[in-house]
Amino acid sequence: MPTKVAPDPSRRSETARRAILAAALDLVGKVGYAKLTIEGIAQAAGVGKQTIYRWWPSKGPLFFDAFLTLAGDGEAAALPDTGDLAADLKLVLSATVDELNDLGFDQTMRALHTEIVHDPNLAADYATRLDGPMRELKKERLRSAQRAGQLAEDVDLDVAVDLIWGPVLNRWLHRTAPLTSDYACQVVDTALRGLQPR
Amino acid sequence: MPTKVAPDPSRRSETARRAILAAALDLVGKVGYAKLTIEGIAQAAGVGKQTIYRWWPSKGPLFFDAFLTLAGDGEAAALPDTGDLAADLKLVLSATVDELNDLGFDQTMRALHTEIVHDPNLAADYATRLDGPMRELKKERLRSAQRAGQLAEDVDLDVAVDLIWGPVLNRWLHRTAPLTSDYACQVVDTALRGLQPR
Amino acid sequence: MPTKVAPDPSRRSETARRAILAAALDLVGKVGYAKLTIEGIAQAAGVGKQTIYRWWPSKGPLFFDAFLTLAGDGEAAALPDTGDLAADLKLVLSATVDELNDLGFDQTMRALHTEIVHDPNLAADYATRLDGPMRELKKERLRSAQRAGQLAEDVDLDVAVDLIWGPVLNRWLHRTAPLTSDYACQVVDTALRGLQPR
Amino acid sequence: MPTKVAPDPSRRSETARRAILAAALDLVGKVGYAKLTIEGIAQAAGVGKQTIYRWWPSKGPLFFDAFLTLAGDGEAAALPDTGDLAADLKLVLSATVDELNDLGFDQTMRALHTEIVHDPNLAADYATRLDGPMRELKKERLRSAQRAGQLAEDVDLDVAVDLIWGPVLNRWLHRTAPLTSDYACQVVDTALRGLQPR
DNA sequence: CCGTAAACGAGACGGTACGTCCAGTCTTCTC
DNA sequence: GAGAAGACTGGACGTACCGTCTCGTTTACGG
Repeated sequence: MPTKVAPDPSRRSETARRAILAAALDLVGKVGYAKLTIEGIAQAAGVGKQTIYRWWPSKGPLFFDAFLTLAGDGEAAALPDTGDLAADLKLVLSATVDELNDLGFDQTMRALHTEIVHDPNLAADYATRLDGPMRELKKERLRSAQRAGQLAEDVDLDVAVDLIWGPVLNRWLHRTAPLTSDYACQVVDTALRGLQPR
Repeated sequence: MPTKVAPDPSRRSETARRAILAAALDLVGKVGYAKLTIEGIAQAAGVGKQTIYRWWPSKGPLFFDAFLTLAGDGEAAALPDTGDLAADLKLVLSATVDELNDLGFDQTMRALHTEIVHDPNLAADYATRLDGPMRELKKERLRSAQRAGQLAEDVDLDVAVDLIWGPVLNRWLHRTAPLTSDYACQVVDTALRGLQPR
Repeated sequence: MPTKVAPDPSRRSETARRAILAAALDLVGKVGYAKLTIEGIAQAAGVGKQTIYRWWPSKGPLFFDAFLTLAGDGEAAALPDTGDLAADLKLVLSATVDELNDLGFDQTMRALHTEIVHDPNLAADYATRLDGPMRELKKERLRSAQRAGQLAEDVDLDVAVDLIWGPVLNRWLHRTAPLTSDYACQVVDTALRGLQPR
Repeated sequence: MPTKVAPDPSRRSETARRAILAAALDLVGKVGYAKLTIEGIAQAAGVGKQTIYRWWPSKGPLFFDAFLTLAGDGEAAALPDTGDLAADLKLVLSATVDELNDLGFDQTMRALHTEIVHDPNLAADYATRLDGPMRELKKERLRSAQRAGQLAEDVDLDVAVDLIWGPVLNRWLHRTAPLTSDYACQVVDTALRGLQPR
């Protein structure tokens, strides 16, 4: 006996859907995630609140959806492969650092991160839709490096990816110290070379 | 012309302070951080709301304070140093993994993490009061390893710490995959050896 | 340039119409007039909301229509005429009192009354379709009494009707005191005899 | 185990209370009772909605309270007593007719009436606070008439009051016909003389 | 030892947003 | 083309907390 009947997606208004997602993303940039409200989104999108509640359970998944739909599409660019693994990684990681230092992007990404951290469902969704594909590209570049003899054969590529990108993400999140390209390069070098003496 | 006079800390009721901090920490475990409210804390602590607002600006710093005061005391234990760096790191990191897999601790830590991520002031406070001392202990162990010839002399110890602890924290936060001791050990081995072939 | 074209009554579905009226009357008895909603009626009648809005402007007239159509038909019974005016009036008025004391009927009648009070159009409709015919029957009985010499020749029959039925209606509406047959009889006696000493 | 604790009336803000009552009465005159909303009242009174809900359960009792408090005070004037009962009653009833024909007052009174009709608690309250005292004044005038030999000794005064005022109220409510002073006079004459021939 | 000033508990206040319900309109698909 | 179904904008509902603001009531210090 379901109390709440699921709405029929085939009748869904695409206009309203896009207006809502766009308004959500727009407002996060303007007022920040903490002050983002369903009411505000509805108003900005010219939509009744019920239309939001009909399709999303709450602010988190809505924002998440907005991000993935509007910001996440067409992310399929492969990592550069010049033959020099260290240089390529430094380039990519520096670009990431620059993005994260952009104030608008920073705010949006922190909001996204928080939702992921608190909602396992969103985390799974994120893993499938964004992190998974990105990680595959990263691993592809590392596999290429293995073929070129620049990466040990027996390294677990997931661990390798974590080793390179993890520290940067953490420094960004916790603001332990300023997040710079230099730091990114240091991480790459250290990860590649290892901590032990050689 | 200050409209708001600062309260006199010397007259502060220690009873009320501890009751508030205890109630805050207790409630986070019970209802989760999202449903933690000042009103709820006040009621649970048997305290007027004003008494909370007099001493803390908002929920975040209050919870942060509660965590540091009640959970963070007596953290001063040095890392084990058996002479085998890899083994010691694996031991410590596995213990961390176990803690993070504890449901109550997990929830509290995620709340703490979120506050840090969103409030630079708290991030600074956290760096000073918790992360700083811990990091110093970690670096101390690494310095010892350098003296023992188990760690390259020219490695930046901050980067080293990030390389070892960062991946574990990230996997915990994003739930990319189950967080296990095995993973922790893999990270330690890979970080020490480096990604390049030797 | 009328935006809204009137629907063609000849194509109207009699099935839907009756289902709607029946559902409306049924629901009033179940949930009360205040909680009666167009949406609820549509659902109970197995009818689209638009079908209701096509034929009725709002809840009030719809309910009014429902009442007149389903409860008001066949009201054409003349008042008893045994030759004893007082006895006949007491009989009729006591019956009315009993009806009004019936809980279901009471609720429905109060709803009807409220609509009439607030909407002059409905009041006119009511006067034409229900109150008018009823009043005519009452006056007919009074005219008969005049012919029998039981009622003064120069009495305005409308005023007479008001004098007899008005007090009962008011006591019912305002619940000044319990509505009983005794009261009805007292009203009849007093109205017939007059307030002045004789 | 009461879920909802009663608020402490001694801490109640008299300012807010009066602002709310005034706003309610004011808005009824402006937008009508049907479009009177708690939200509107709160806004007009410069008050939080909770402050309304803290002290009144819903729109009905609030409006009722507003009417009694602001319009009902100082109603203690006795009915005129010139010695001529019929004349005095006609005067009073004509004044009532005039009031009821005033558009603003009409709307407010209909709203009040509806609330009384639908809520027995309000009916009781009304009987105690407004109708009771008024009725007592009316009966006092009638008693005086009895002493003067203008009213039969054995007439039930409550019934007498109903006989005189009831018809006017009904005609006003149902708009059976225009409500005029003439009608009021007719009612008085007929009630006094009685319907029977003399 | 007592007056007094600050912190305290309690909780009412003006607000904001919540999530729900329903009004009345619009759209789509069926009979 | 009327009707069923139901998604849409809009707006009020009643609730939960926010952060501010009195209230009396302790509490502890200085005269």
